[in-house]
Amino acid sequence: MAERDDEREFLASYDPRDYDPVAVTVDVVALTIRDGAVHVLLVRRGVAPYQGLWALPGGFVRGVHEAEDLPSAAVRELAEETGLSAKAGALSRMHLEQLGTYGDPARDPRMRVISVAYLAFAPELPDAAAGGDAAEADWVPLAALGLTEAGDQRPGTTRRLAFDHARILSDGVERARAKLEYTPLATAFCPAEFTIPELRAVYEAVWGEELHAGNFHRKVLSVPGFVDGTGATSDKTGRRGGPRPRLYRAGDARLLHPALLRPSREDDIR
Amino acid sequence: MAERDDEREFLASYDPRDYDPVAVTVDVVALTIRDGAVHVLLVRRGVAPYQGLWALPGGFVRGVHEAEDLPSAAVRELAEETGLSAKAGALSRMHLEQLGTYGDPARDPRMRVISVAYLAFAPELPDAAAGGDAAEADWVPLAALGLTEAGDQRPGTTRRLAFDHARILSDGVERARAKLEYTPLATAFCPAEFTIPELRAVYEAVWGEELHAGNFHRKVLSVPGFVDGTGATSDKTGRRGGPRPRLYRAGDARLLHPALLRPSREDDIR
DNA sequence: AAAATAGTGTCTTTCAGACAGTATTAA
DNA sequence: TTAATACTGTCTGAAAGACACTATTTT
Repeated sequence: MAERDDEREFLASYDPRDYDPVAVTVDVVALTIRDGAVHVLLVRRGVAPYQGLWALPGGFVRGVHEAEDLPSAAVRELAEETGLSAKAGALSRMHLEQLGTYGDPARDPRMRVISVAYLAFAPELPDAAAGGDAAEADWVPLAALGLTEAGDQRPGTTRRLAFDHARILSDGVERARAKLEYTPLATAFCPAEFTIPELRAVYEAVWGEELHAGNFHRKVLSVPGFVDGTGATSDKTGRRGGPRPRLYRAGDARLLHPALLRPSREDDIR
Repeated sequence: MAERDDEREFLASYDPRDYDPVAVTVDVVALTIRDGAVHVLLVRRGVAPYQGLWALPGGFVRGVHEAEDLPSAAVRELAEETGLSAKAGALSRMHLEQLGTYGDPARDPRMRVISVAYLAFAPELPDAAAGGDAAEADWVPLAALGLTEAGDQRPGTTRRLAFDHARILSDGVERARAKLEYTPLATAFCPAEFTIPELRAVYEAVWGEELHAGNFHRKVLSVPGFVDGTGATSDKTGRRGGPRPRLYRAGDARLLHPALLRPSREDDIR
């Protein structure tokens, strides 16, 4: 079998075990909204390198022996390091998508590590508990990390991030900002039933801009499939009064048409 | 040094050489426009597995010994397998971005292989020449591959694609379609100087739809920074007559505002 | 002469944003 | 009673799409 020989030769020359050891990890940028501010799930590293610094939850992909695909690895790491999946419902309503892959040769001082980053949007969840290699796990407000537009951290920021996680987190936040424009993913930050002012709070937190309440309301209702009315009314009201808002559920649209564009992005254009 | 011991212990327990061998490859979806149709650069595999089938140009990332980052690996593979970079200018005007990472445990029959896919937009280039592991390299019209919306190939298609490359290619084409809406990347398919009808041909080829010539013309000129006039006029005219169109260069915009939205995407919305 | 094409003018519809106004609730 | 809030009405300007028209070129 000549073909068989070819294959054996190929394997011999390219098997990464002998040739080029590369490790693959999965890291997760899990975002949620708390108290009107974007928070990210971070763990404090219990082992070197960067021991004691904060990092995105993540870890090595299980390769040959118990082959798992990448999204499964992301969910597993999220569960292991933060104890979130214990209640099965917590992670089930969550949105998960691939963010990108980071492979700079110098990104990990130990060896060549390539990290596949995932982005998760979650509704408000109970506090996280540490597990796995994490000494601590917590939802941290984005503002406390001093991220710059360039994807690193401002000098003087106390909570330093390990590896290139500041860059990954920056990319994740920017992806979230863009996705709110043309997809209904803002609803992934909300509980199953939510009000339009709650939805607006999601947009305002992620975009960091105040939106006109009246125009936002009319716009959301005018986009087909964005939200479906439940007929019910919330029992709560705004913090300082006002009528009780109506309750909605996420609709069946996968794209918003027309989109909800961010105001004032002159800087981004050039 | 206790920290040093920690690190050594960590290395011992996680070194992928002993633990979980995962190989990392880079594959490139290189698109161009020829004769008004989208073409993709493919190579015919000279070795098993899938010997004789067509595949995206790509190969293993050089890991430890000559550490290269992922975009460099993509350019290297493109050059090696197709001989395109010989003339240095050919690949320099090209746009290259990361598309996504594909890590299904069953995607490669030999071992666990995780592939980082890149997407390239190129102006019309000379024919490609095979090299490396490729028996043949060619620009293939997208229509000849019978891609379905689900990301595989229609039965009866003669040119079968290896691995999950039909899925990767589908994702790349869909990304290209979306990017033409809100970025000026259509100009990456054009030579340094181009006419607005040429630019329209790019949109029509990628979107697979005819556009209204007059409205397209006015729209392109009204978006700030999309194109800059050169003052010159093309020496060619339309295939069956008409005045000579003016020449433009790509402008400095990174985003189109307002965007050039595709007509009629009712199907995509739900 | 006929047909195709480049480019411009104009009209209609849609939509975003500004502003105003009413009803409902907490402080 | 005051202030904040949910929601609706109305106006204006921007922009997309349809259509028409002129000028230029090939066949």
